[in-house]
Amino acid sequence: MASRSEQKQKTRRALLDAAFGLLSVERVFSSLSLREVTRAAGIAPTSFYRHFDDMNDLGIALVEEAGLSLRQLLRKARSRIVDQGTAIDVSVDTFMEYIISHPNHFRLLLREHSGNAQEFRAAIKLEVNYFVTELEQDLVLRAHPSEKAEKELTATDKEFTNLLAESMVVIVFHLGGICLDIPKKERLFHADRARQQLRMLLIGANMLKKAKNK
Amino acid sequence: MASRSEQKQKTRRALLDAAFGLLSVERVFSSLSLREVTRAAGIAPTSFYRHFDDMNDLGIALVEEAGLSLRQLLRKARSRIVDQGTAIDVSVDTFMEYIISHPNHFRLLLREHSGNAQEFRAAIKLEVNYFVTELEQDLVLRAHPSEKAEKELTATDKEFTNLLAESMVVIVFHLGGICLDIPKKERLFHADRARQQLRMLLIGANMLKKAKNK
DNA sequence: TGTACATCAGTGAACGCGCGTTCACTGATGTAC
DNA sequence: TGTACATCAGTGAACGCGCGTTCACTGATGTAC
Repeated sequence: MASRSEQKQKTRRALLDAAFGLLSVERVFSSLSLREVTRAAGIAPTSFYRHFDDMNDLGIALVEEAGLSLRQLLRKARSRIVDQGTAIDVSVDTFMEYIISHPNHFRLLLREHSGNAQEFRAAIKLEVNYFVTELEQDLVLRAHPSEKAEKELTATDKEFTNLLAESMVVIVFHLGGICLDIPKKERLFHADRARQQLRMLLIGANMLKKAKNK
Repeated sequence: MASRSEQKQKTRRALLDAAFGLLSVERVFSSLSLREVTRAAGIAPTSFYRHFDDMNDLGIALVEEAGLSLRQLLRKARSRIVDQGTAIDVSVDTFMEYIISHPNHFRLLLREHSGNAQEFRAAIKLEVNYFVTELEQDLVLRAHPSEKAEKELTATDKEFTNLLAESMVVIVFHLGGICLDIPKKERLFHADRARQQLRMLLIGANMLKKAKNK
């Protein structure tokens, strides 16, 4: 029944899923072999080339998919945030959801900064950067709710917001890295610690911003 | 001339150095082969087993050495810090030195949280933890210079110091990760950003501490 | 609707390669007397 | 100091294995008329 292109998409999906499935704390993407992935996907090794040039090409597709799933979850979180200054709690909760529902998507974004081709690494940096940029926008909206106010931001404001967003993402990704490999119970403990660290950053950034703007 | 054990130590050293030398942004430890390391060390593959059980065993030795070199540099930094509230500047400068002088030592501590045996990962966690603990001690000394005062620290103080130290290390390691793979010029820019982020954390932590201690 | 031909996802055999590990060895260094 | 023996770091041949990639193929799906 399935048309030729539908079937091809299915097989491609099987390859992507197989690769994600093979990742773990002990298996990094660059350690996966082409034959291993095709075996897990239930096709012949030679069929791999009908879908991807090589493992690096597959890797980039995985990174894009992982980044997309993170951005989608993020969009949901943004809508929940509008409420109030609950930004930190909502963000951390959302992120924890992501880690639990897509552990291997997150693994890929967090743990492949080395050991792969430069194109692959660039793809990861890009995805993480999207994350920083969106958080930056959230922070601006939160601090200056009216639309007009955005134009009045000083260069200092923008710089501090960027520094804040970047460091928050670093803390949150670190939280993710810890939580990937520990039992559920301990996750809440670490999430709570991260929340406090994010508060430190937020308060400190506001203090420095005020001081600089005189 | 060289005694048998001296010669053995030399060869062992050659293996360790060869392994460190093979690491790069594109080559992660788990991607190195035993034969490759012995080739770089100038010995026969079979000689490897006179020194290490397997590659994992070698990896653990590398982690210990990398951790040691970091701790030694840290000790120097501690002595320089006593001066004044220059703690952040001194720490960041020291760390930048470390990254430039031992890039592959740092690579190993930063980038091998996945893809290796659990024993290997535990060794890395241990080394990074030493780093957090020592920073914690610095922070306590800085905030409470007299020796007696240390005993008067509240549980809240200790908790905040720990949270602060951990997040500072995360920021600094992130800085290191960025600087490993970029030209010298850009390093200063990122080091400066990290310094500001560390100030945010320090100020925020102090604010929260005061508020909690009433 | 039916026929003849084109497309192309998936295949199985085959290749040469580098790998980790074993084994029995060599020969210089170390030790006992 | 000299001799006989023990130790042991380093070796080269050999093994079986999984790898990435090529090639000519098959046969179902798609297309033109």
